[in-house]
Amino acid sequence: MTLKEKIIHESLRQFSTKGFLSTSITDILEAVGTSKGGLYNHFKNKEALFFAALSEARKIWRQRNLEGLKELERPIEKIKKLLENYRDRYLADSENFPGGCIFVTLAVELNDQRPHLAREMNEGFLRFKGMLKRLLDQEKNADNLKDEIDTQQVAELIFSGILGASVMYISDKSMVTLDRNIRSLTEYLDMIVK
Amino acid sequence: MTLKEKIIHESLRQFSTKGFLSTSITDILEAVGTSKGGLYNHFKNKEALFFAALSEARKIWRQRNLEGLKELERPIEKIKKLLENYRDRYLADSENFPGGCIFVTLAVELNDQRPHLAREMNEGFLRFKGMLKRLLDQEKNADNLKDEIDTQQVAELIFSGILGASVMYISDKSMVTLDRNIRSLTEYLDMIVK
DNA sequence: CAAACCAGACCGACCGGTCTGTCTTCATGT
DNA sequence: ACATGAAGACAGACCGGTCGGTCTGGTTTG
Repeated sequence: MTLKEKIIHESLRQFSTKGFLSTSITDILEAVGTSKGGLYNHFKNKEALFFAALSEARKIWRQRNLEGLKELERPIEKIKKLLENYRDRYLADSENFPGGCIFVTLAVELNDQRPHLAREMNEGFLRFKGMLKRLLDQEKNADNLKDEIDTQQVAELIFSGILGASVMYISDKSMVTLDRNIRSLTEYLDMIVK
Repeated sequence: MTLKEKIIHESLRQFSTKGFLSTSITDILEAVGTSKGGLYNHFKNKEALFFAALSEARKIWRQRNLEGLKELERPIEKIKKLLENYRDRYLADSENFPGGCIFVTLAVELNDQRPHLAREMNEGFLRFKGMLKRLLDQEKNADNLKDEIDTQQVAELIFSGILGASVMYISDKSMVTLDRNIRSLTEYLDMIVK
């Protein structure tokens, strides 16, 4: 790992636990074992580091959560698999995200203080929600969902459930609670299929 | 309003938007129109101010969310009313909580940095979840819920849904999205009754 | 030799908190 | 009725420490 990669990786870790503003450059330097010069040689300023870390976080998010989805036939099964991935492969990844879901942490912290950074999170949330809705729509078009079901609303609930589970996991780091949350979402999905 | 009350009120507002650590004493002083002497005369330190504001926040939370619940007969109707209150009377209260749900903001921010403060949030979450479960249990004991329903799991989903909706509301301040979230939770409740 | 890389002193701004001093309030003694 | 002094309320200068960022200078690499 190059120094630049080490810095990004460590930023990821610290941003996920302490957020962006409360993580000091010095904190990262000490953890990586370098100095101001070493960091500012690769990044223009703290904000540039933020975007680099964010990009890396998104990459890891996709790796962790979308793994094994393509192999599945039914869209609803893909959502279920994603829920499992979210629990077992993403939130449990304490190497990269020891503080839990980094997007939640940053969204909450930055919304009123760095709106242009927070917007990145919000857009990610919307993309994720859109993906859920598309999968549900596919299932709906195949006439596999109950007729009265509004896919937009279901997508909203699933997404909020995931978001809420992430907050709860940040708060108590309990795998038991997290598992209960994921299970209730899975069972909810079973309730809406014909 | 006394100066002390003004300070608490303003702390509530700023903590809900910027969190505890990112809100500086000076920020509050300027908004209230006083000085260091005026604040430290009433509060030992910033942490004491935190607890005062937290206590006030809890009081307002109860006022806003529990209003009109006693008058309702069925526990499930109480939960529905609470969901409506949460949307119309609590999150919409931009006077006291311009930044959205203060407990979510503080829980996420403080969890890894001020664990003894964050614990207060977590305990509040558990109490709330417990309250939901008790209401569901009452309905279950009256044999009004489908037999296969696990009340603990339902309580978990409702709570996570609320938490997720709160995060989403912090992130985009959209009443439309919030309403969709609350509606899907209400309809979910309808699905589990006999 | 040039360019990239990195160490660390240094800067102004801001942080929470302390301290001194001023002004108001009010109980008390005469 | 009035003087007096203790106590509370508040203003603002000040302190040590930390923040993000700059700059200089030394070292390594091609």
